[in-house]
Amino acid sequence: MALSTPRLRTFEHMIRSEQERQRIASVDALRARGIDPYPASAFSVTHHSTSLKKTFEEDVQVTLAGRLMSRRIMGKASFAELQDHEGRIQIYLNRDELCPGEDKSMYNDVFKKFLDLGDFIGIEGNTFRTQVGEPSIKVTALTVLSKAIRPLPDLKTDDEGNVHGAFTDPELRYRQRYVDLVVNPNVKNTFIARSAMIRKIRDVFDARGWTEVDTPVLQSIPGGAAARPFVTHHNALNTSLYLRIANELYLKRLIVGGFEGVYEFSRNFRNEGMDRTHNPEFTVLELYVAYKDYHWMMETTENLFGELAQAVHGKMEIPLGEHKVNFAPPYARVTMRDAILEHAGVDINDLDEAGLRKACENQGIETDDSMGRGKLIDELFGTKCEHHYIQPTFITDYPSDMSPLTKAHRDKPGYTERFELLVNGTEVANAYSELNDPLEQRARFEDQLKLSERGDDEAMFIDHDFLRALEYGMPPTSGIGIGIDRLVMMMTNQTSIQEVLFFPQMRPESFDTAGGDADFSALGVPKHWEDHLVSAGFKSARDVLDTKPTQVHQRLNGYRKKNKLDIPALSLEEVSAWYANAENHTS
RNA sequence: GACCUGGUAGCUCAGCUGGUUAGAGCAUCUCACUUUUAAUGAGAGGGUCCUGGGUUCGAGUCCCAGCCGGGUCACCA
Repeated sequence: MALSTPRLRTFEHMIRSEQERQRIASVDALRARGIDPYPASAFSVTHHSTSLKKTFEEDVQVTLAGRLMSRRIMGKASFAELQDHEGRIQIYLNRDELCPGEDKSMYNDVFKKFLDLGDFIGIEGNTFRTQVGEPSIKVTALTVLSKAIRPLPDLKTDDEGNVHGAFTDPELRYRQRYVDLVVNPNVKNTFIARSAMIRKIRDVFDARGWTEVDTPVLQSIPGGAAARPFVTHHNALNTSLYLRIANELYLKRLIVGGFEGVYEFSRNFRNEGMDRTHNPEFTVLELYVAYKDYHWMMETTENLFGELAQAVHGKMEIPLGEHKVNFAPPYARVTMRDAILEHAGVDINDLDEAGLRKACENQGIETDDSMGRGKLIDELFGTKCEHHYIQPTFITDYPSDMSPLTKAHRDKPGYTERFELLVNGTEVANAYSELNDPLEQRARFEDQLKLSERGDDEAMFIDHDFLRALEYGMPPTSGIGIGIDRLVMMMTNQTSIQEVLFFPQMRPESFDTAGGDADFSALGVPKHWEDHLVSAGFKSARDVLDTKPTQVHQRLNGYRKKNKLDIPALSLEEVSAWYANAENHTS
């Protein structure tokens, strides 16, 4: 329930399809018979569909609730399917068993006429098997729980498992995810897997004594990553705030404060392009553990991913597109230098910035003056190497100027203790031995500032409070960020991020609510005609006045006849009077 | 942001070089039918062909602009 209720608007004038009008008429018909189409009382169930079918025994009394999803009516008996959160089960309705007395209206009218596919019903009955052996429930009592006035996309699955009339349009599926979830059962499974993965991560981390924390989403300095932020404004402080692009710097502050293991499922926001691997808001799991280094973090990560694959699939090797990916640890560890040497034939150790720029150009990579050494290496790796790593692989030891928050490598000057985990050619995790030398961190931020002055609009901001925190001392720490959405994609064999987010970002939909504001009072249109004017295509008084009276007259009476409206026909005089009324009204 | 591609009934989709009243399957409505399962048989209704301009005797179809998707690329995770 929302805390504040927006101004109520009525949409009585909304244009309805024929099927919607029929369903609304059924709502009224139910009420006329004393049946509340939206009853208030709870309905308790004893069973759910799939689990009941799994342990099926005949002649058990059961109560279930769900949506009516298909109906096969054969005179005095019908088969139907009830869908609950587990799946579907067949129900059998026999007129004389549902209505043992004289009154057969529960079957003849309520079930056959006033119920529609998509309605929520509750049933009570006994289990049995049909002649063909289908586990079914013979219904002895039927309760209307909620009437649907919009028809669901109807789809049917035949014996071979082919789906007919599938609801496949991505736009409709993402905008109306509720419909997608009702009619496409696999969609639900993806999100159940997502939930299972997140639960598993919590279990594993909590068992190790790490603390789940919450840190600010609204930040005055968007730190911890290189990305363009969303900006918003706080009225009371009269200051700009940014939606976080990362939570890294806050989690490190908590390590400074004495926590030895903290993690957060961080919803991050980046004001950048959208495509099938990018949504403006996305979830990163960040974990920071004190007294650890990146070698330890690699082991922790491969063990976690193995457990996740096990939790979701019950095995380590899972299908992903045209490949099979094996999440069983240990994973290959390849240094960035070796990766580039292997796939681009260039030894980055031998090259300075100018040499790298030349190497990039030789490989057909466009460069510009704003790109420093780190950026050039990143380009080289991104275009030449990344896509080769299908099986989980740790790419280690990144050059220091592309890793401003990472500790310098213990024995390779110019490199840092950092790794990214690649799966299926895509980065899913990024981890460091965290830089805890406050003076070096300050120097690295200043280097970023120089990059920014060269025109790199992704260079990081300097967060002075974070530097102050480091100056109080941070223990050696290893941290990791895992892209949860991408991880879910990989674990559920999905190729687009929109498939693992319930409500991916879409351009706002515009609703034609002109009818909701229609006001024909100035014309003196009779109340019982107002809705029909809108349905007949007149969305405002202006629409009427812009049309000739004779035409309005004919269109409305035509509409009345077509829809068999139980109201008197309009005379031309009546309609002409509306124009005169409008004139008097304005003058 | 660039390029390619699409928008026709509640859903999935046909609709040719522009030409009578825009079609199909499922869904809906009416009738028949007591163990069906993509139930079946007979009949009926249902459309702002995304929006707005233009060309034309005539536009779902051609042209222009716009709106909303999808794909590829750029940027990024």
